[in-house]
Amino acid sequence: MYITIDEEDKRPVYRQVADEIKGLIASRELREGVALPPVRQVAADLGVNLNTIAAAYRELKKEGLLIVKHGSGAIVSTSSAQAVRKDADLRKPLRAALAQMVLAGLSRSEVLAAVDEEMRALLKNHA
Amino acid sequence: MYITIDEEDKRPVYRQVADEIKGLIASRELREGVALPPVRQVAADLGVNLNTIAAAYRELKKEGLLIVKHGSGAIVSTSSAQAVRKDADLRKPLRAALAQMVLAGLSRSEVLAAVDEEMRALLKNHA
Amino acid sequence: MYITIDEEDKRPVYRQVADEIKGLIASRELREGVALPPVRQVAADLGVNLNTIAAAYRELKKEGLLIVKHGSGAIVSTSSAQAVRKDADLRKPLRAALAQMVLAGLSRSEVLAAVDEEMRALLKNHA
Amino acid sequence: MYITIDEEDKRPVYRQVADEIKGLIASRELREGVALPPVRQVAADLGVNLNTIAAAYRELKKEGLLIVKHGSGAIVSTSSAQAVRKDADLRKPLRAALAQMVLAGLSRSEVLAAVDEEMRALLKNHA
DNA sequence: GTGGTCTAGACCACG
DNA sequence: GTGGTCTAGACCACC
Repeated sequence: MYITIDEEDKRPVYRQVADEIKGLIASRELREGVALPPVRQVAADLGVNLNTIAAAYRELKKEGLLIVKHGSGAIVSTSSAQAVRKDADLRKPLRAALAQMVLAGLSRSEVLAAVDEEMRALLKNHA
Repeated sequence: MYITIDEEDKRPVYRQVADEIKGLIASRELREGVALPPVRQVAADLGVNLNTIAAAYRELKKEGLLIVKHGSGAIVSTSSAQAVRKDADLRKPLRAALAQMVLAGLSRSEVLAAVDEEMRALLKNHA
Repeated sequence: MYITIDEEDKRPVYRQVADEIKGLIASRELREGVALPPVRQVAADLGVNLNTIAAAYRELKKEGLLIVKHGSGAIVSTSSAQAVRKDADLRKPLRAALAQMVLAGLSRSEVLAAVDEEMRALLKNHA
Repeated sequence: MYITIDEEDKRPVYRQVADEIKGLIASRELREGVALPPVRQVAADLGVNLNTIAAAYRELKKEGLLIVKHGSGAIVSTSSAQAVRKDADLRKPLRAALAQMVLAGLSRSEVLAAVDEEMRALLKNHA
């Protein structure tokens, strides 16, 4: 499981980790039922505190993406797709991301091209 | 100037306000040279402390979107477009937003429809 | 008397004006005894409030560079040179300016070249 | 970390602190990767409010000189040098500082000696 | 323990 | 009347 931490990134480390795992699940590089590596191993790999990774897993569990089985690790929830959020929650980050790009001077077609590219990456493992 | 604060939102209030104003500038509801309402008025309208809004304005000033003239208010910078370019990766927030939607179970076409809708809203005031 | 105001500049307008006049005196483009243009005219030329220019003149008077004769305008003080400041006051801005350049990656010789260039401009009207 | 606040100085306290730290970084008394003292400690040492120092750190973070890791302190950015380049004109503060010295009656050689002395102090820790 | 945010309210600087 | 700064003190988020 390839994850990287960006020191310059403003988000807290645990969110970065959670978001990256979320991305891996969305793109099906991590499929339903698959076991995630132990918290301690990920922590060691990334050189961060154990608590930080534990917080990331806890976050994903709260969002319904992970099933954490005490004593035997965490697996990707079989119902991860249903971990649906309210439409508003989905729209706000989308709007902010698009507004940022428009402000940066990107044209409509440039933005759409970027969206298309990202969607391809996300969906390349989907049926 | 219509702005709302969402208590559920995890971003700090001053960031929410800054981001909303950024959105208004991107969609040209606030155009270059236009004066923003006084800090104190916005604070009163939203029911938050003066300092919180002052922090939002300072943020936008630092990002080059606002020109604040001490004693005579703040106006939208004439170079607001270029200002954002130096801001880090435009892709990261986009990717995160799209991943979230895919995870929520939205199909490719549903996502694209949402993107299209938001882009229309953003660009409706553009030449 | 050529003065320009930079809207992007962080300094208050009255300080920008005062500093520019100070530079003109230092470089002897404005010589001792010479009359400065009326506050109203400068204000009109620059398109700023009369009080702003008045504040700039007041500032320069306080620093001993100008002699303001009530009802008959202001002239450059004959003892403008003696309007000396404490050494510390002179060093702090110098140190800050140099530190900024060093941080920006300029080499020692590049910094010295810049200093030399600026000194030439300042001293070109000196005996 | 030796920092002093000058009540006579017209700059706000948080700017003074930020500028002093900037100077320490430029002169490599604070090197890349080094941890800065906690906000609360600096505040206590200088006898000012916590928020004032927090503002200084936030300033330096925005300028790219500091990497602040929430919960585990702030360190000097590894790319602190490039960070400053984008900051506005390097010449304006230099010109103002030199003009001030010339006005004070310092001769060309006296000014150059002062510059030389400051440059030595700044560069004494450089390779 | 660390930094971050927010409030309430005072006072200053600018135009 | 505008924005800016600072204090005092509470509470939250992160590691």
